[in-house]
Amino acid sequence: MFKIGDFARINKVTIKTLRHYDSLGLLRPDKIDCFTGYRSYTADQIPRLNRILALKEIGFTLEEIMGILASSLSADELEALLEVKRLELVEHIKNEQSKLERLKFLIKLCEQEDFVMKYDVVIKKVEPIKIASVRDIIPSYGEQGHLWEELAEYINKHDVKIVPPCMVIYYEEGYSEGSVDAEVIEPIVGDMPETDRIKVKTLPAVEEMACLVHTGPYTALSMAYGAISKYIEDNGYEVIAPPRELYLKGGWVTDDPNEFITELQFPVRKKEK
Amino acid sequence: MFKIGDFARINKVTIKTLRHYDSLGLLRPDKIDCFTGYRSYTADQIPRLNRILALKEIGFTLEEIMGILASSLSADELEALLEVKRLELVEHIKNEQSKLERLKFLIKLCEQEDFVMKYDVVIKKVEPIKIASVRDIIPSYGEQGHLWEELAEYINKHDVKIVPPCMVIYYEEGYSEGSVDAEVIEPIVGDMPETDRIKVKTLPAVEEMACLVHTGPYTALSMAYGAISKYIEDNGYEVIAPPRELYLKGGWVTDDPNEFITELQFPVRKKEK
DNA sequence: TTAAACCCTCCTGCAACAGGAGAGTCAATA
DNA sequence: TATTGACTCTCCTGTTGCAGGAGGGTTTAA
Repeated sequence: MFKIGDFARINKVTIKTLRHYDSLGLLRPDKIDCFTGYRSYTADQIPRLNRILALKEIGFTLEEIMGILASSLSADELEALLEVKRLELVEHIKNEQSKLERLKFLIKLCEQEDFVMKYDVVIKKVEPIKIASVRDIIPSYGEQGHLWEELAEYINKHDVKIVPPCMVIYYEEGYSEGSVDAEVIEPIVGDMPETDRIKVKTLPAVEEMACLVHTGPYTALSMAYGAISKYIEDNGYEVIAPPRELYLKGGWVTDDPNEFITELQFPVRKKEK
Repeated sequence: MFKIGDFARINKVTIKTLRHYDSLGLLRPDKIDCFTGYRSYTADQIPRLNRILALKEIGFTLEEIMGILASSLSADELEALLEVKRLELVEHIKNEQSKLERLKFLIKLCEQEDFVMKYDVVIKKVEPIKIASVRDIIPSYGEQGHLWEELAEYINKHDVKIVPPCMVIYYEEGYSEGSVDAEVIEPIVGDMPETDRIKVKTLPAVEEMACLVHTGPYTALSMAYGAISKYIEDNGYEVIAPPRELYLKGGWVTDDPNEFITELQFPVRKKEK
């Protein structure tokens, strides 16, 4: 017969913990004095407590442990549970390790002389988006004006609503000196027919999208591209689809190109090993 | 000007998150309509939000992020913060990996034909313990009775209290066929003089103690020793001090050796690599 | 008898939101 | 013009495994 303090001491847990387990029904004291409310434990309860602690160390929640201890399950069932936990844990460790890589990446950036914390790359999940678009080869990045006009004009003739932000997908691999294969895009709500030039479709979801927001004129976008490419490479990702440029704040709101805000999005995935 | 829903959509966060950041003062909306309470955000706030998300992905808490964003600190200060985070994260990953090893160990156990979930090894931290003890070479494990008597008799003559559980430390490496170097120990409260035979001292704290509770007669302890040794080896630990046997329930409470409860404790540490 | 050391039952707090109740707002339609 | 349906608002609670503390009773030794 141990008082709670003694039982806590010999098992190296806190009194709070024992009371908590009692309240959950996970480990009931052998007896409770009905006048004083004092709990008393026996040595025979030590194995159960140790089993609880062992399972907790492995990563089970108290609720799961209750289940495991309540239903005396077979070795196979137990093994299945453990396997599930193992997969969870492996997944979790992977995440933590990629965190670590990002962290190291940032530290390396800090060590450069001319460091300004200017670009923050974030991995996000992107949902499918319904869009209208026109794709064409244009002579240079700058000359997309007519595509936007063509698209806007067509959309205006139909009964659909544009939902910002508008964007462009560049189908070139890397930077192109000459002509560019670009698709200018407006997300829409509603339905309308397609034409030879104007397509209506849904951009598929992207599980992992490396995103970077650039503030400033489009002429300075190359730095942003450099930053995001470096990030992708250094953190063990690879690009799996053409990148998008999202125009969050552009010439239609402000005249000062220094206030333009543009987001670069690269669909990526972790490289094997 | 975005309504909260639009701002959430283009940044791929939830409305709840934005409201939460607002309430923390981490990201205040550009304006709040004082009649309706509607929040409205501008594109200029996107970079800040992205910085928040980037820092969060790395593992900073929102509170830390507030600090970082509030005080525009130098590259050096920032790097120091990142370094601290890095160390935390490395530590955390180590822990998770040893969890994983324990888990794999258990799964391996499950796969054995004759599996019974009988032994649970737990790593605990043990505080320093003040003790009185007598150490001697005894002819075999069983013959420690006279040492206990000698110790008890001496303690009785003095004004100290015994605090269970009593224990033995075996100084042999591995199992010994012949004579055994053993120290029988009673934890005490109070002070008393030493003699040639009886020592009074404090067992040092042990940061990592592999503990296993055995129920049953002492003759079956060898199985417990086997189990804990296997655990220690398979999980990449090494023994760094002689093991202890703690007698939690013994002949003084019950006559049935099947009810004896004994805890084995091995001071261990993680092997390098 | 009294102080120290235990023990009890609440209640709150942590981290970063998610879920939902109950109610007001907005824009487009019938 | 009234009415949907889609948004938005402010609370309040719940999550996980206890820790910390308030306020009050119990035991035990001096």
